[in-house]
Amino acid sequence: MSSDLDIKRLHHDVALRLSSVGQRYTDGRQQIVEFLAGSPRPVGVAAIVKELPDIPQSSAYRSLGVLTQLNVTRRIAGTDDNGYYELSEDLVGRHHHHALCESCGRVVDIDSSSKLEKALTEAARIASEQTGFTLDAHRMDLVGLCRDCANKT
Amino acid sequence: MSSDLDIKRLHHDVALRLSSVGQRYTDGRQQIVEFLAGSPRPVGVAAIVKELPDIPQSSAYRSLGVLTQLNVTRRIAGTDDNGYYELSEDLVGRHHHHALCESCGRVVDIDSSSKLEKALTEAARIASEQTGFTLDAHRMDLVGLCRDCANKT
DNA sequence: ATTTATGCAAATCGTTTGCAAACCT
DNA sequence: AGGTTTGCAAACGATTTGCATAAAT
Repeated sequence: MSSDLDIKRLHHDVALRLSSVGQRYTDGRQQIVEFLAGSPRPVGVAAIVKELPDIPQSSAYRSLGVLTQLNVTRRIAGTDDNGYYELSEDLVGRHHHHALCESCGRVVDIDSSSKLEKALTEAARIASEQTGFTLDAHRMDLVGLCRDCANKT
Repeated sequence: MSSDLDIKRLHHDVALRLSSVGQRYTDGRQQIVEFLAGSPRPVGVAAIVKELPDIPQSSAYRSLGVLTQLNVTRRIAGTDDNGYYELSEDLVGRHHHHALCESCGRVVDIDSSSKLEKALTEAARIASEQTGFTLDAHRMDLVGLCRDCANKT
C-alpha cells in the first residue's frame, strides 16, 4: 500500500536532512516523526510524551527543536501558549492552514482548496503591502471557537 | 479636539462594563486602558509595566484578566508565547487583523479595507464550513517575518 | 461594614539547559 | 576516540495565586 511507502520515504527524507548537518536519526526522533505523520492535526508536547512514554519531556523538546530548525517540523503557537507541532509542508506536500480555538486552545488543520487559496493569497498580498511583512507561503491562522466550545456557551 | 472626547467616552464605556459586574474602575485600570488606547499595536505585559511603573506585574495581569473577561481588552498570543493586549474592537470601533512575526514575536495591526475584508470573509466562510469553527468577526492572524527579521537573514 | 483591589512573595506550568552517562560511526 | 544524544534534575520566564493590607462603596 502507498502509506507504507510514504512512511519510508518520509524517514528517508528526514534522515537526509539530519545527516546533512551531522545529526543522527535516532529511534526517539523516528518515533516522534512517525507520530506526527499519523496525526491529523498539530500535536502538543504533552500528547507526544504521553503517547511515546519512553521519550522524556526534555528529549522531546530537544528533538523537536532540532527537527524544527531543519524544517522537518513546524511549531504552531496555540492561543493557550502551548507549542503544537506538525510535519512541515514541504515534507508532506500538503498546503494547509490552521484554525485556533480561543477558548480551549485546540488547533485543527484547514485543508487548502483553490478558492481558499485565492482568497488568502489576495489577503496576504494586501497585508504584506501594508505591514512590510514577508508572508511565507501565506501561513494564516484563523481564530475562533471550535464546535465544542461554541456549544458550551 | 476629538481624541479628548474619545478618551472620555472610552473611560465611560469601560467604567460601565466594570460596574455592571460590581467591579471598580480604579486608577491602575484606567492607566492600563489609556495606555492601550494610545498604542498603535498590541502591547506585551512587560511593556505595560515598564511604562506604568507603579503597577506591579501581578496587578497588571490581574487587571488585564478582568478587562479581558469583560471584553474591554483582548489577548493576542504571539508566536513567542507572550501575551499581547489591545482594546477590543467593539470599544474602539476599528476592525483589524494581525501580522505575527515568527522570528521575533512582534505583533502589528493590519487595518481593514473593503478588499481585504472581502477576501478574508470568503476565506473564513470556507474554513468555517470545513472545521465547524465559529469565526467570530473572522479574526485572522497572518504569520510571517517582519521587515527587520527578513533583513537579518 | 462589607466587598473589591492591591502588592508582595511564593507557586505553577511550559520550556530550556547543565552535566554526566550512553550511543553512534 | 570523537562527536552526538539521552536522561535526570535544576533553572527559567511568563503567568497565576494566597494572603494580608488598603481602598472604594
